[in-house]
Amino acid sequence: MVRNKDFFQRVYDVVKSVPGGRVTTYGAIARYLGSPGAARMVGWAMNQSSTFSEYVPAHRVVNRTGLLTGKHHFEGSSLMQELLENEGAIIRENRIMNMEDMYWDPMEELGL
DNA sequence: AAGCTGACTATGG
DNA sequence: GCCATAGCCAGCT
Repeated sequence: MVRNKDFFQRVYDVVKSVPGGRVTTYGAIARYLGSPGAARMVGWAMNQSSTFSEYVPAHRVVNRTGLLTGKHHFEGSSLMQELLENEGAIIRENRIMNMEDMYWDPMEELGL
């Protein structure tokens, strides 16, 4: 596995590869990067994403249950939910109900 | 340098 | 499906 880039940078690269109308999980990204236990780091990377100049669709990254754990970190109070709903997600109580439909696995889509 | 923290996940009840 | 516990990795204080 190539580790030329920083962990964060690799995370952003994957997140930016997520097509609209699809979502992925922190764990999936971490596993794709070769560190299955670094799911929390992916979240941390998202937190630091604002410090990077490039745009990162962080709203397409949720936890494995489809819960919008990061919505509180967005500017607005419902921005993340609105963005996801706009992409076809059915959200109730900060949780994506049709998450299995939306789910996008970098392992399968980008290849191993 | 040592310990705490967190946008997580897996497992067991 | 929900709650509690433990493991997890890297950055921050």
